Amino acid sequence: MQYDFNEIEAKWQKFWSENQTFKAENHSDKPKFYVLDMFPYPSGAGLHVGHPLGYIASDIYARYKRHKGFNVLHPMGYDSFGLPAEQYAIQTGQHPAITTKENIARYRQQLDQIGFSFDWSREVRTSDPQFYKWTQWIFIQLFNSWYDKDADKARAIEDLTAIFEKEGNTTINAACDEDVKQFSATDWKTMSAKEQQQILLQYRLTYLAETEVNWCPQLGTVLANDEIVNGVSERGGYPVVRKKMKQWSMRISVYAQRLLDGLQKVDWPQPLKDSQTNWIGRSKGASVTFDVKNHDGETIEVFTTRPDTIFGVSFMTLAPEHELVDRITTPQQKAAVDAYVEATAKRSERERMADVKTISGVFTGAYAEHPFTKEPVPVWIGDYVLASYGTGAVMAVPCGDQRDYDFAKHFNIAIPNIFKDVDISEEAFADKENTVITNSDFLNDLGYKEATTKAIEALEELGQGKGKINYRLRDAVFSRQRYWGEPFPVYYVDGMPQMIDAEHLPIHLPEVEKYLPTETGEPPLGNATEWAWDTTNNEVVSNDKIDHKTVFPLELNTMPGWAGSSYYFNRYMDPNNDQEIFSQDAIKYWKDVDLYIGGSEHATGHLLYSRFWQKFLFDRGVVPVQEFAKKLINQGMILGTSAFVYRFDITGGALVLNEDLKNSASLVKKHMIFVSKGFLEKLKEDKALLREFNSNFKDKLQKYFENSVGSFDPIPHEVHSIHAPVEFVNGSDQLNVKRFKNWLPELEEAIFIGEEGRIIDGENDVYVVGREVEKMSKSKYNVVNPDNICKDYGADTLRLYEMFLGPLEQAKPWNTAGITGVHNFLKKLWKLYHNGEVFEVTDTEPTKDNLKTLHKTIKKVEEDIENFSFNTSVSTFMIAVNELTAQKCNSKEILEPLLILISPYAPHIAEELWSKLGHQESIATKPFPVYDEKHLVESTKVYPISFNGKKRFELELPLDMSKENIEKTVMAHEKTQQQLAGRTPKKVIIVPGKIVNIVG
RNA sequence: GCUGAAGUGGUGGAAUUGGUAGACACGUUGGACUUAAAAUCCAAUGAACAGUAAUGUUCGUGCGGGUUCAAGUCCCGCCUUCAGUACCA
Repeated sequence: MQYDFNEIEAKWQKFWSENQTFKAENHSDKPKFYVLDMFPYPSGAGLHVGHPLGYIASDIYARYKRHKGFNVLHPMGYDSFGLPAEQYAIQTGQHPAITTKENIARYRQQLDQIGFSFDWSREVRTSDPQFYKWTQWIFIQLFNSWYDKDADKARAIEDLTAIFEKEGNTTINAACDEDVKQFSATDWKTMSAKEQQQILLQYRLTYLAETEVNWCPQLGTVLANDEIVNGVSERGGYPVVRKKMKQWSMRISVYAQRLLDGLQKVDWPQPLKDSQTNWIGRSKGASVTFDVKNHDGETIEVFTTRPDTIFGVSFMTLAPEHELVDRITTPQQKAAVDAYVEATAKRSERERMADVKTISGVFTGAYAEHPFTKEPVPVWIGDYVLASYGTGAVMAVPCGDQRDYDFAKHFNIAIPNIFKDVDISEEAFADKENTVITNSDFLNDLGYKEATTKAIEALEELGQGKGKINYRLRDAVFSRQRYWGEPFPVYYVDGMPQMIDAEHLPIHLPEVEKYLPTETGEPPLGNATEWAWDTTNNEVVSNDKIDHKTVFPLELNTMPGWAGSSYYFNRYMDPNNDQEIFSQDAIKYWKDVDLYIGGSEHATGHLLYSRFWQKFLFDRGVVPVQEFAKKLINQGMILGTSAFVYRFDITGGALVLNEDLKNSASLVKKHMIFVSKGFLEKLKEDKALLREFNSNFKDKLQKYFENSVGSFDPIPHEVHSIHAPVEFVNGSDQLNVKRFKNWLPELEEAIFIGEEGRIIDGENDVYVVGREVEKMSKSKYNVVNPDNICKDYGADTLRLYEMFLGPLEQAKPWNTAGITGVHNFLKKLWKLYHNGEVFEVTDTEPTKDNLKTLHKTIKKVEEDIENFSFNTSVSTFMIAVNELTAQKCNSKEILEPLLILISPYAPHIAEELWSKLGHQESIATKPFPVYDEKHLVESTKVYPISFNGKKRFELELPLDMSKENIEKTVMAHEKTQQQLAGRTPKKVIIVPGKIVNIVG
């Protein structure tokens, strides 16, 4: 009987769906286990073979846990708000909701055909109003919360108002904006309602703030840093200005320390933890206040990690954007400073960062006063100081910091040395450990640690500084000038934001005529005509009705992509609840994700924001745990093989791409060769040469040229490269020439000649097709989708093959070359249960060998799954099936448990054979076979007999043989005598059950 | 520059605690079946050398050292590749 995978797979996919085999209940006697994948953005391109890698791994684990008796939650959904659908809408006018729906349907169909055990009754879509209702709800909770630094948690805003009424804000230790003024309880009570709201906004966890953005007036939109080149927009070349815009921000920075601490408690990959740690960027030091001379009351606050070097300060540098620049610049310096500030403003932050080598700056003419020596310290501005980090100002210690050093050298500023016995004539000395301070008054002869402590103490005494911990992590901007995102549940009364009551949610995304910003530069929602809030009837009404008394304008920005993904994992626990975000019963049962699988590219985005929201929701009693995912695994990317076509303009002769050339032409990729027409002709005629060439093209080509042409010199005049839509015939290495020709019409033909190089002979130029491995992307024409593989080999083959490619966490190129191997394995597995056309599994007693194979396999597979080493368990199955086939095993006692072992990996074939064994129920929840050691117990061991660590022969000996007897037997062996050739061994090492090593 | 990961046959990769390096598969070669091809099955396959052969010897896990009876694995010093990040004060 044939292994008809198409029929079998369709049959069981239907069965699972109809019987809701994988539906998870929120109550169970079984222990819970939550296996989660990062949900995909449903792009128009559909799934490619890289997507399912993580899904297959998590599916294997989920299925395994079901066999192990767990109540498994394994859901899937879609992160369906996003830019591509909006871009498509702008181009075509097609509503993003329609495109999104179509894409989701295609994703679903693709996912279904791979046979995942998702509980589809729990599907979520972030763009679904029933879902974003709760995104809006969380936003309201954030708005209605403030952060109590003493309690180290978020609290209700009412608590804060109560405190203000009682004692003003002078005693409170809360996270807030920097420029909050002090007020008493009486002040508070006499404030107008609007004033009070303004103050509260400075404390809320989500708040409106002026944020600098790159605004392009001609395009009417905000641009990201990488959309700007040389101060103008990449598209169109229009000027871009840094503009302050009112935007919603999230006060994530107050969670910096807790986000850092929480990393200790989760089992996440170290690289991922490291990148979050870097991103949060904690540094310990001190803030120091310098008075500005001749400017009463003006001070410059700096953050430094080296307060011990304070006597080494010889100048200060402000970021050009620093607010003090205008006020302290002297008239003489004004022109120069203004010019510098303007020039800097034109450059994007990215450009400034990229250009590290150029040293630039201007003296402001002003002087600050050193807190201890009272000496004047010149104040400069320089673009190496970033406004967005620390206070936007530094105290420059050129002897201890290389950038300060370079700056001082460049502008001829003094470089006082405060390090004992250190030469600073060439470079700064930044080695904290070996620091001994000198020329520093009361810090003399102290090391880094003591000097730091003492300096901070002295600064505190003066009231000019204190110990401080600084974080790189900034508050997150939460507004986007886009259409396809969650609308804010916010309307404005007299310019002040008001939350819509949660009971009126969701606020639906309004319909618009076009998805671009309005002519006046408002976000796309500015185009909506039905976009005003009627506070009488609590509903969205037409903009005409705005009267600023009962009907008010609604917020025009939408939320960013990370909003919905920051809590979706919790919503899966109770996804259809329309009363609450999720019931407390549900969240107390499922609690957190036990295993989360996804890409490492989300390290500092999704995975940081999610942890932030989780901690916030924990503070407010919505969720029971502070970390949402106990264990996380980053699956490696599956890379695509891109075809590049390189065009070489050569003048005669031919040439091999050698090492030198590789280095000289950056576009030329590894192991490529290109040849003249003449040689190509020769190759075509001479099959033997072609074959030889294929086996070792570099050497052969070299030989050919040395013999026939005699020289090797010509240099390409021009090298162009471009991604080409190259197709390979039947997954082989043969180019699909026809398709290729359409793309590059001047090509006459293409032939395959080497493993990594191809020659295409054009009319006048020589083209070479090179291949390179890179990320799969539509624009690179290197996407492989799983549909054809499912069709040609089946889902079980795809699942096994993706696992067999290599370790889960490792990046690996996609290559279908080995797919027949796993497909053959499934065919062999099928055959094992059949005798010719007939299904044949009998009740015969298993042999010792049968049992040994089975139990060896149980042990290995169980260990492998627990270690997420899925590639090695596929090998283990192959070995098991090969062995059982050789043993001619058809004993039910062996073949039945074998199916359970394989079913997480290849569920369709397992279900089919399981039902053929006479079972009515799905294999999905059948208990995992139990490994019994007794079947693996051996009485003998084949010992490797080594001489000086090198194995010379093998000898089978009883395992219970004593060391003495082993030695005797081995020494007596003729081969031992042969090896020793009369010498007496110095030593004989015997590790029973392992090895014998004779040292001679 | 910094941080992290990784370098093993022609290829993807095994070797979980220092104990037979190269499991399993792909590819290649030879053979069987076939009019032929595909499919399938069988055998060989790290490299070099010696031998008709059985077999033997030497070399081999990026490079150079070290520890050990024994090192892909541990230690020291480098090199290369990939990923992330960067004037972070």
